[in-house]
Amino acid sequence: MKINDVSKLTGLPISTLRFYERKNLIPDTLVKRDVNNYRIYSEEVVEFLNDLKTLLSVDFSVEELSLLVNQELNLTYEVKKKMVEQKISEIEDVQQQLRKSKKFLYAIMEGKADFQTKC
Amino acid sequence: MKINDVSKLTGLPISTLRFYERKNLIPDTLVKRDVNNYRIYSEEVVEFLNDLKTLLSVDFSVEELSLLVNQELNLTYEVKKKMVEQKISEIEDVQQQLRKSKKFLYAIMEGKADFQTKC
DNA sequence: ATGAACTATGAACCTAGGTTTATAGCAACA
DNA sequence: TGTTGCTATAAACCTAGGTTCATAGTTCAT
Repeated sequence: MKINDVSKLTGLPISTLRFYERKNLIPDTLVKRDVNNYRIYSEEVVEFLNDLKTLLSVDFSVEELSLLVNQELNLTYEVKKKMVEQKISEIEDVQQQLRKSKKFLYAIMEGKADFQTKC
Repeated sequence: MKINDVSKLTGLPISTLRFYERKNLIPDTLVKRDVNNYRIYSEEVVEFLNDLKTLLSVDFSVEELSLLVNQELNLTYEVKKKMVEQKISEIEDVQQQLRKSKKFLYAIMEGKADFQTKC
């Protein structure tokens, strides 16, 4: 698969695919180079990028995720596990915030919050 | 109350308070000027800013929120309500993403996901 | 009444996460 | 064989959300 195919299958712009690679977000096992230097992606990259998208969209930063993905850093499973646990707890904080926000927004709509009157 | 008091009570840096004001995030009713041109905040601003923090932390952008807050725009209640409804539905999308991410992260930790093997 | 601490403003600066541009090497098809 | 299209890289650019800096006026404590 060439970069344009991957872009179409994942919905990620070509520029973003190159950017992610530069940031070490894409394991070497998933992208090689052809003789003409074109990127050749394995089929699995699509699922991988979809997982990546989910994680990046709400919680992980590019840098954090690259720590998990980049093999050259040689982080142990224990270290990675700690990172993941940490991240799960961060996600739970965000979920808490979201519940608060929703409650607040509902209250605004029902005219129960005084946000309206202040605005 | 002066800016330093508000900063301490909300945890927001002074620079951020001035920044939010510049972005029309703080209604005129909550902050006036003294004869020396110092900002004088009403007590209610603390609760207001805490609500703001919650909303900004996870879903609203500064610009979106200023649309809701800025009175000079004179948006009708109907329009604001639409925005809030829209935002609630966006929050629900994010909640969905978060649930997906958490599931994925748990799977990684239990060695069930092949994210590990790819990394 | 003077030095330290607080406040004000505008402008420059910063980071993350990309996107755009300039330039050049392959490819595919009539 | 040329022209249209895909790919490559490095570097410049962009936006959001702040933060820092330079400069200047105010206030408080001693």
